[in-house]
Amino acid sequence: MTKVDKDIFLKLGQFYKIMGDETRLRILNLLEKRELKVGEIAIRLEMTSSAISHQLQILRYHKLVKSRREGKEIYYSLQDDHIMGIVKYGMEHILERKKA
Amino acid sequence: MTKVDKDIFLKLGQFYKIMGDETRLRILNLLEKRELKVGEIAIRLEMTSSAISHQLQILRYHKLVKSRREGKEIYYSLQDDHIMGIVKYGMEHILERKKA
DNA sequence: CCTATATTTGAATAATTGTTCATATATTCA
DNA sequence: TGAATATATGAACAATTATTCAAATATAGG
Repeated sequence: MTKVDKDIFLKLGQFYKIMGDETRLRILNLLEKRELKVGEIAIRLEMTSSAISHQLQILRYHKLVKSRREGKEIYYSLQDDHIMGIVKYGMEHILERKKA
Repeated sequence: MTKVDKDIFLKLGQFYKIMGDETRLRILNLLEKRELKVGEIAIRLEMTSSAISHQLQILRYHKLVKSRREGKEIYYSLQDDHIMGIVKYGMEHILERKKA
């Protein structure tokens, strides 16, 4: 296994780690429909704004979401079109799997 | 969000968590080509047999690999055909993403 | 039986991580 | 300027996790 190959698995592993959190997946799922402010996400997921904000920072750092301020509020939306495709793809197959 | 919806993200998150480890991804990648004994995997990944064995138990528990004994050795192979499809799909898109 | 080899197992450890809480920052409006 | 609201930030905490180490188990061959 070359250094490059190892690197691919490191990157892929990192991606899966980011997605390996229920809260982050649920945030991305909400944002797929439309952009939302932090507070709205918090209410929908029944969590504190702080917890949501922390997760949004992680998602933003990894360029999965972007933000835009409008007055006191900050709207978040998906930045990467690919991502939800991957998630949906995974979702279908996981559900297939569960049936079997 | 219904309880069922939440459940989907929990399951999906769990799947991603399993895949969110470089060692496990590399093991699965090796097994995609052919079945291997624990020791062979350990050598290929330059890790101890114990570390590999621990990870194999996790993969087996989640029904991603299966094992078969042959004398003193135990051969592992992929159990789920879907899985590597998902991984490959993710891999291609992650690499696409990196370019952008 | 005894030894050597392959693998598993359990405890211990260090590292990472998600949430909470308190506080800080930014913005609006009076 | 001051109060109110929205969000971000940092420290602390508990929980999870990957690897290591030592010991246990299983198998084959002498």
